[in-house]
Amino acid sequence: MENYNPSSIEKKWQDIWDEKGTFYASNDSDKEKFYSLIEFPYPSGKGLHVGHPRPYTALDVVSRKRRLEGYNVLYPIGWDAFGLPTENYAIKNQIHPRIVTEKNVAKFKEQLKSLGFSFDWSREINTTDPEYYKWTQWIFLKLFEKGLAYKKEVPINWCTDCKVGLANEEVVNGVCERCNGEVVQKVKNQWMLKITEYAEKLIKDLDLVDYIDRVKIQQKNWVGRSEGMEVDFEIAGKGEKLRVFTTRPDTLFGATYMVISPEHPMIKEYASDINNMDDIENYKIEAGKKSDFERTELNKDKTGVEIDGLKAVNPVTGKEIPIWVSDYVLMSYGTGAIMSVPAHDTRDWEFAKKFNLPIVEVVKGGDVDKEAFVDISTGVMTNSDFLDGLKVEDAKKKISDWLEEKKLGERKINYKLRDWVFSRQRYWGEPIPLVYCEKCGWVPVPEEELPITLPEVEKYEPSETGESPLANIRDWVETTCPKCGGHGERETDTMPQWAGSSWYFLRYTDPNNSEALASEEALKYWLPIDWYNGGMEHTTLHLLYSRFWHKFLYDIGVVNVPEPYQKRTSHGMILGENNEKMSKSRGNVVNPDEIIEEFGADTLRVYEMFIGDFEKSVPWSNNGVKGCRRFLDRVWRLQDILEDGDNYSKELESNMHKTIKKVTEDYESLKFNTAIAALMSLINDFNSNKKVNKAEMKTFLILLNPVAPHITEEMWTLLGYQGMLNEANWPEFDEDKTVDDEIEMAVQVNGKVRGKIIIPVDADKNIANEKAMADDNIKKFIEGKNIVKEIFIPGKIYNIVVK
RNA sequence: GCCGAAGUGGUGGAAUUGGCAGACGCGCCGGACUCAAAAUCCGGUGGUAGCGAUACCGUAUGGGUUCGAGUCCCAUCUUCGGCACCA
Repeated sequence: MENYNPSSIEKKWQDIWDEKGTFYASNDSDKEKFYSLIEFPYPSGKGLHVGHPRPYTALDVVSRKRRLEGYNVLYPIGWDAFGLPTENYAIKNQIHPRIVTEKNVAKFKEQLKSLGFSFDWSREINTTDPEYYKWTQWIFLKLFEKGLAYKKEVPINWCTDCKVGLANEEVVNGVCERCNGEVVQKVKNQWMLKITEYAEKLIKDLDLVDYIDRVKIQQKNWVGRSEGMEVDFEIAGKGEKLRVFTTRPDTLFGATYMVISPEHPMIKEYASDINNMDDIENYKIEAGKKSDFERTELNKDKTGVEIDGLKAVNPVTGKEIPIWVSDYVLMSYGTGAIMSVPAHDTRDWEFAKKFNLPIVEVVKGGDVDKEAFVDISTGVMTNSDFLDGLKVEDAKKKISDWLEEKKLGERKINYKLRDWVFSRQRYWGEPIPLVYCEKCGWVPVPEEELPITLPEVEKYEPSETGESPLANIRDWVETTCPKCGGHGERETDTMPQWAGSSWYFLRYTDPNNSEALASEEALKYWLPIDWYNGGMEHTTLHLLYSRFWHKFLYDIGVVNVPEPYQKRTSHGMILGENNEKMSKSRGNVVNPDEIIEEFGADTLRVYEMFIGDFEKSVPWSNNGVKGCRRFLDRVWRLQDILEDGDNYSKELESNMHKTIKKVTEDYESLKFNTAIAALMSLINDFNSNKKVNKAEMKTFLILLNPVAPHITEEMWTLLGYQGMLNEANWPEFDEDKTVDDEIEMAVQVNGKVRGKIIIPVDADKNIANEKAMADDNIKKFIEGKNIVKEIFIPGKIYNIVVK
């Protein structure tokens, strides 16, 4: 027999699968459907690295297994191709981003094909294809129509040297990444999407889906629901109110000052009453240089300015209290103003200590001279008039009722989640299909005019005024108003990269439809996605954005299920051999092409699945790859010890059933590493018996097929089995045959293992005791002592406690 | 800082979810084959003591709960992901 030679085998089978359309999914099938999804890649210029195939292989394993189990499986692939790196590369090299994208996609495609994934390539999509983004624009129009898109002044990072708006990522240590120029916040009028309108549903409907816990928790915390009160504080002598949001209305008697955000509108409104306007203006400029992240950092030094000339009145104590301006209060959360209760809030406490503001204890239980007392479960109210003596929870209710009755405030639910800034001043994104008309305002482009395609431009750099490069193409910008026919101008901002990826999974169901984003039947048949795997880093943005869009489409009747993804799992990163993140600058990037060249795609696939816990990050190891190749060599050589036999041999029968069970279950629960370990053990058994019969071999090949599809197909053919392996049936196991008649049980004395006994599985304590007492070592530890207690857990442990 | 995870031999990891810690792989050591090497095959491999049976120690650190803790609780340290214009 020839040696195992993956390079010839793998190409051969990839071509056969392609020619036969083996993995094409049908929209019209009697079989039960299974839709498995991986996050479609961003085709970067660097090509695939070994991190990409990890999740792809994992769901390929699941998809292939499902096909063997008789499902109609959709496992699609596409390109999330709008984005910053391509645009920056285009700017630098003066190449059209479309050309760059085409080149990158071709490279990625070739690489993915060489890995033998069972993608349905007939459904390949690309977010930059006008036939695709037509529908991205269409969804935006629907959002606009339903009032979920609106314009708002939002600060952007502005490089004062390049005169360009920058992504957060492009701002490094407060300066521009490219030119080290100063970066300031510049306010722009931008399109926003009201994701906050869906905040409640985005939390609540997590109950409908099967996501790993940490994804659910992180999404919940990101949406950040908190129940509290909005309370009005009168501005002394003005008769007007300053409204705050608080989750601790119970501590109202302890509010000794107020803090407003530097951007709060009341500063402008009362400018003539404020004596230190210069200080406040300067403070605002300084605050503008910081990100929200820097501003709200808990352990940073607190800064602030007291407003000289205005006071507020605590509605319950009637006392006049000062109003401060500080950057730790954000305009984007709550009302942009807070009541400060230094005794019971850590940040307020630090602020009060620094500026010598009064700290009044209103909840007993801690020492507010030393630190803020924030525990709400044990405290009892004090210094709070009619709340005194109540527990915090009761006080909350009482004061909330009281405030509502007196019309001084109202119960309110707040979310940390902020609306989605949807505008980018960039070229390489979907044009926003709106026209501005002096008379009619913002008017949507009629649906039949979609897609609004990207015009050709000479430079891809944003314009010097901060507009997108599209603004310079006057004959594109200038148009007629679809409503009144008068002069109109197109929106020149483009959509963020997130737009195209917020609905791509719908397009896969019917990728060539020109009448709708997908047909009703296709959506109905395939949705929801049965299994979606992706990185944890997408939990709070992509995953939430796409759920939001899907829910919107559900509300307007486009899709028929409220949640897009039934199940969500997550993979860990693959690090370099030095245990650091793979990157060019660290010089630790491993290119999958080289691994395939030297060891074969099947080896790479087995290794990526065997490397470790799928959900954790792991360092790459070239030696580990070699070990997996050795395993496949041993698989190949099984042909040397093959014997006839249509049933499992006596000595291996129980093992075969156990392995089928283990592999079947482990593939489902992402424990590919232990599934492969079980297959390795089985092959070790074959080898120590120096034989394997046909029935055993057949089962083994099917079990291994999802991970190593090429070698198993080849061996299947060489062994003369009917048809192709991908048409075979997944093996079944007999539960009874996975259970041994006799088991070895550890016997402990005082919790330490002192011996082992062999007993029938269903043996009781008496039998165990009898066997245990026959063991010299156990006897030694019991002799001369009293048996206080015996714990016998059938099938697990026998523990004798002595004194 | 805030939110979410993780920490087990020389090394990647396993451990039926509270029941024999170290499956499987890598590396290393020894042996077979070979003139030799590679490949392959066989055996060994957490530490300490002992010829051995075996004993003691051992799952980031310090406490705790339990007959029994890698697993549960409290505190601490370290590493990783996210923090809203990277994807």
